[in-house]
Amino acid sequence: MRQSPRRPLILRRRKLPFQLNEPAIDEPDGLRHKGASTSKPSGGQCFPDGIRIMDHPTMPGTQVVVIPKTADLQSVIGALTAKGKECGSQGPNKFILLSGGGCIEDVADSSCQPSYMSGRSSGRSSIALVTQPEKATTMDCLKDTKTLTTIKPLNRDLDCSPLDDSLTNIQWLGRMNTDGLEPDPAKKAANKENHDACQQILQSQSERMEAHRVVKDPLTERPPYSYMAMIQFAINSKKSRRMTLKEIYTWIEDHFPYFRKVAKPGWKNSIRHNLSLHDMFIRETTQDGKISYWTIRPEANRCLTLDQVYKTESDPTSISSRTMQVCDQHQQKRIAPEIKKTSAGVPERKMKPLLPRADSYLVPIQLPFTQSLFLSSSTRLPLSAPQQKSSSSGGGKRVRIAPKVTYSDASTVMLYAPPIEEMKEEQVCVPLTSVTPRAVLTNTRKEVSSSRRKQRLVLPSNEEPVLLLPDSTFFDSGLASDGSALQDAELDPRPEPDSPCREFSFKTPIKSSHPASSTPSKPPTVLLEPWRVTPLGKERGGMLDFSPIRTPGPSFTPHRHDHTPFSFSSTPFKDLPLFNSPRELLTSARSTSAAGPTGTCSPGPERLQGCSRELQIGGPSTANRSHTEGLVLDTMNDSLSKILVDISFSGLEDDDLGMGNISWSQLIPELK
Amino acid sequence: MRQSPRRPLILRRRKLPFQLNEPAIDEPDGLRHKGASTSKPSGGQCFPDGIRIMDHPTMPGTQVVVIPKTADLQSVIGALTAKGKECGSQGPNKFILLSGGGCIEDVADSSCQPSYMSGRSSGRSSIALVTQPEKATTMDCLKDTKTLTTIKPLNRDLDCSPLDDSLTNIQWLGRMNTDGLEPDPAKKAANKENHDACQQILQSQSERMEAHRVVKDPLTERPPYSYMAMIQFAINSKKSRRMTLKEIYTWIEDHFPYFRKVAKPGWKNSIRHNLSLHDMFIRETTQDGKISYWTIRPEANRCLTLDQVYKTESDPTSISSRTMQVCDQHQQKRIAPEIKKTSAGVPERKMKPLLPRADSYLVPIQLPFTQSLFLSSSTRLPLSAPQQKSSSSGGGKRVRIAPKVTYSDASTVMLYAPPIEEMKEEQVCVPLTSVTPRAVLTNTRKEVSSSRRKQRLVLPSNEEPVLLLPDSTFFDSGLASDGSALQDAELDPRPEPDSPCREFSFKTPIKSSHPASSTPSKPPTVLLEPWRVTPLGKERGGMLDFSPIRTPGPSFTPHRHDHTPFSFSSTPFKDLPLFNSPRELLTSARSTSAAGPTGTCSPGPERLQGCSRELQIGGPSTANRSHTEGLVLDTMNDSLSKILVDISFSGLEDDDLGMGNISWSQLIPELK
DNA sequence: ACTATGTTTATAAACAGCGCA
DNA sequence: TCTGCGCTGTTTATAAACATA
Ligand SMILES: [Mg+2]
Ligand SMILES: [Mg+2]
Repeated sequence: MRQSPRRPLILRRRKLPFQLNEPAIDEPDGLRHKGASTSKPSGGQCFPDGIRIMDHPTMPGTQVVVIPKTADLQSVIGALTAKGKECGSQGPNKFILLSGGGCIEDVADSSCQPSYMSGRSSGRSSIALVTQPEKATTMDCLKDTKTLTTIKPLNRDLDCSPLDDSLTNIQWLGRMNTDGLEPDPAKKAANKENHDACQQILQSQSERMEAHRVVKDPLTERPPYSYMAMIQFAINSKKSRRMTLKEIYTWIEDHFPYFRKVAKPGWKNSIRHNLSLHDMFIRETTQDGKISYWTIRPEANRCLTLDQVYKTESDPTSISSRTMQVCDQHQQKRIAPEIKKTSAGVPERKMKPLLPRADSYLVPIQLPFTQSLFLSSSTRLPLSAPQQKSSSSGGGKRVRIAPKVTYSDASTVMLYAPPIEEMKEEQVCVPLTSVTPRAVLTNTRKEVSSSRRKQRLVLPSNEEPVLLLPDSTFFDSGLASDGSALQDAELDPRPEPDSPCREFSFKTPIKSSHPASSTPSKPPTVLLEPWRVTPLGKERGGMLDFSPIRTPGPSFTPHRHDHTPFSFSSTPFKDLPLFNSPRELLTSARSTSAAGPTGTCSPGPERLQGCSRELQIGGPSTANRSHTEGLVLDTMNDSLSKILVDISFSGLEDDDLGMGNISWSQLIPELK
Repeated sequence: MRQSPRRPLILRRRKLPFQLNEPAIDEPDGLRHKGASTSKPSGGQCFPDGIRIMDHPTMPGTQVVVIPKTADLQSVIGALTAKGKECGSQGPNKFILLSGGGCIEDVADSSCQPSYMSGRSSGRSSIALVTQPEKATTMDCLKDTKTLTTIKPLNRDLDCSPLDDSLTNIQWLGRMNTDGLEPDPAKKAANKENHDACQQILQSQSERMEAHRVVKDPLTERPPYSYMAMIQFAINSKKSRRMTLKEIYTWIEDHFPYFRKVAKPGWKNSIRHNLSLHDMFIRETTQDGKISYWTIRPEANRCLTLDQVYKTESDPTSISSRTMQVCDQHQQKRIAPEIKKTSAGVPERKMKPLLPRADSYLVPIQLPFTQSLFLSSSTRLPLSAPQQKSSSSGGGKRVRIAPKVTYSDASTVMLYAPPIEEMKEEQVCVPLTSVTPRAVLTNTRKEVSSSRRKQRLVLPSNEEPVLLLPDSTFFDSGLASDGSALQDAELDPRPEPDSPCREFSFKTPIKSSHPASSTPSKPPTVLLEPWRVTPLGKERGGMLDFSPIRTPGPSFTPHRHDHTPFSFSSTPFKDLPLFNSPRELLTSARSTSAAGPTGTCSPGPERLQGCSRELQIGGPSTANRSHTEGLVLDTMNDSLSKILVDISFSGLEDDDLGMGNISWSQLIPELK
């Protein structure tokens, strides 16, 4: 059982209803964004179904679309189409969709657009789906919910308004000073790490001494990042964007002393396992075959760097802006020197845990500019069915509104601050892709089938195609930070409280030849060992770590398995011989040089290895995990890279995580 | 640690050199195939580099290409091209590539062709890569190696010659009667299963009594199949090819009593995990969203059924031939009744463990018919770079020669007999895809980088593009079967030899409310539990179970991340805007109706849900695990379904598995 | 409040291949 | 030269933590 969860996880993933009525208790400090917060009845145009579209208060060319939960997809599409026509074809236009209910916090996602739009944004518009993350400090809810205060896109330095970036700093170490809400802090504090060699006893003892309320030993505490994230950090720290296994080991050890000092040797096995398991990690071999480099599949590369989540006390702002540049067209060349600087040192102190999932999504869609629903013909469909996995860890697929988006949102990389005290909550801004309104409609219908058993009431079939805005499935925000609650004290990796090495029959003893072997091996000798004492160590809880949002990745298998009209939840597109992924579109467009209006996808060879911004548009993602969403969604890439959200939330304390068992419906009565 | 390995695994995966010089000791009984065995200097045309192409002795329209290991890729391509021209465009032509060295055992893979060729094979040719599996009965080798005797494609009833199917029967239960070769049988025999509730103590006790040398209790013994395989068995047992989770549970419990009687409740968690993890399993929801059915991605569906690996004592032959039909064009309708019959009962006795990997591959390629290397233009490339994962579990990618093949080889589904005594060895015949010789060349070059550090010596770059025939990386056969050697005695799942329930703090005790919860949960109460006693149970060894060959699956992500000419081992195709997968071709062809010469891909909607034979051709696969092979290979589908090989080997005993530690080079000196 | 179903991450392991000592 | 061993890669199995209905 692996020491219970090494799994960084936690930071509850929740589905947020698209429309929040905003309990309104939100933290005051985080609201210093450019107005528009908590006030939906502001100006703007009104469209059928109560949909209102207004200019974003601060971002030029950006409109905020407030959608009542009673509005249906057609109304939304109609409003967007009308607005799109109004705006005309001059330049891209961005729409941020907000659920009608609560306060429209802020968007600040305009920065995402330039990146993915870069080079070819003309004629397209993007839509951001924004929901407010819920944050409750106490167990019983509706009050105490924290609201989103700021969205801070990673590439804000590009065109985003100067949002404060210092607010988002999170003390990774200082997280656990509030464990009052924890059900049983003592239990969780027990054996956390799974070191077996007893080598870290001394450390763990000392750590345990200062475990509760004290900032754990920063150097020996397990980082709140998953292996996948750390590998990305490592690889992206190199200009060349590739690393050998050994280099990855070393980088991680250098930046997270935990692995050098505390972790069992098996952590290297886990690194290798992650490299193999996730298709976002690709091994490339030199021509002579002597060296294997691990790279990140460009379409999936979010350009995550430790800089983005880890800040020095002294310079909270410098890092995030710096790394953002990495995702630019010519990222490697420019940022290389700076990155070097950062990666060299040992982690000073602060690390932002990545959140498992975001609550808002950027859903770039392509407006027709001519007619609202033109793409009925199966051929020549520009960006028809590109789909996006969007959703990260946890439940259903995140963004149901957009068809599979090949276009990865490297530009939208953001940091997500965990809902810990002194942390600001954040929202994820995931650019889905450019699709025509039609495509949005169609895919949305498919999305309906995504969450586990969600859309059962979606109506016969005609109504299904609606955007499903009011539906819970469609609008999961995922950011309800109530989860990992009570995590403070248990962080100390103190291994064996009492029986340090007594029964460590696991790794060290076995195969005594090399106890430090990174590949665990069974002790060949033991025959009648005691059954297996479950680790029981309640080591979790303390760290709200993240599960990076998975990138849409290139959609891959269209999954058009059979051409039966549609058996179950298959969307109309499923059976059409249309492009199911932007990738296909892009490919065919090139090969046939007649792909249609979507020639905007940058075939630019300029991007070498870094985060592919443009490429993401065209890259099909491999559906790995969740084909189940419906046939359209099957193209989800399993190892899609995660998105770092850099949205800030204010007023969140470490303690407010304790809301434990609050049901989602409690927080949002409208959900019922 | 999980009770050590529940993992069925084993049945060593080995790399077989493409060119075997044939130790020549092979079993006599298995050689009743149509000549051509062990004699390469037979007739046929001669091409440069010693390449010879001759008609297949029995299969019309099929040629055998004998390639000396000294031949390079260009020569092979040239010869194939010349031959292709000679054959002209009239009808498909199939080439079976054999390494020049050893005996050309037999091919018998013609049956694979009709299936994937079905409906639209005109104008295309296929190439089969065949290597001989090595089988050694004793630890020290060169002698005692068993040779392939028969290849029995699943759909042999279609056009394959009447190969015997009774030879491949394997006594799952009777496997462990020979444990003499095992290094330490006693150790391995220990706690195998990870049941925690102590509920199975009685059983385990009784089992342990008869554990060694005795056929374990067939009803409580863990089946030699992975969860993934069992799920496939279950789903494919239904006409509709879909099943709810509950039905899957029930099916497995009904057919493998182990899970009902012995396994811990966590096995259901594993089932769910596998369903989610592998993208071959797709969840489809009814329109009302009330019911979720799990289906198998048609492109990846090998139509594995328990019938294929499990035979009744009384009727060893009936089953395999029966299930083969399932993969036919109209499989569901036809076979449904028969399958019902089989699935109804409890497993009588015999189960064939599936082998981890196959040793021969069918590599369908498309011949130009006009010029040898025409596809220099990036546009209009018909079946350019489709690639195939081919290789299954274990080391490097299997087929390095063929580009990603979308076309899944449902037709090539075969049963693989494990190298146990009384078992016949088998070869896997995996149809890779249809590609032009050019494509073969290009992708092959990429293949070079596939195995871990293999092709280092492949020469600068021009020589690289060679087929790499003589290289070890390229020719892994995987069937060595020496591995799991010594597995007999430890099969008994006897759990806790001495401390039965004493310290079972794992599952049952924790969360006492529902000890049978399928999702393991940490005991929230334990704080300072003993570290964690490693299960230590040496439960493995006994079962040579299988790892089904993974289907090439539809290649998905072209992975053309950047357009840099080619940094490392990227093949030329990587950078071309060509279709990287047949799927894309197929899609584009339809949508644009101008995809080029490859319009042959069957868009046939006739296939409903069963194993998709035609569809496989066009389906892109998701690259999951082994992108590392090179950029071309990145499209490997991770959860590609496995291929069952039904090739029979004769003269193999259960005991011959004991060859334990024989190094591959020992068996095949030429490898060095 | 609990269960069933789904999704992810962490660990341990078993192996395969390769390269080096 | 042979060989064992360690490193690198690939897969499967389990346990868990969560999310959702
Ligand atoms: Mg990988
Ligand atoms: Mg799945």
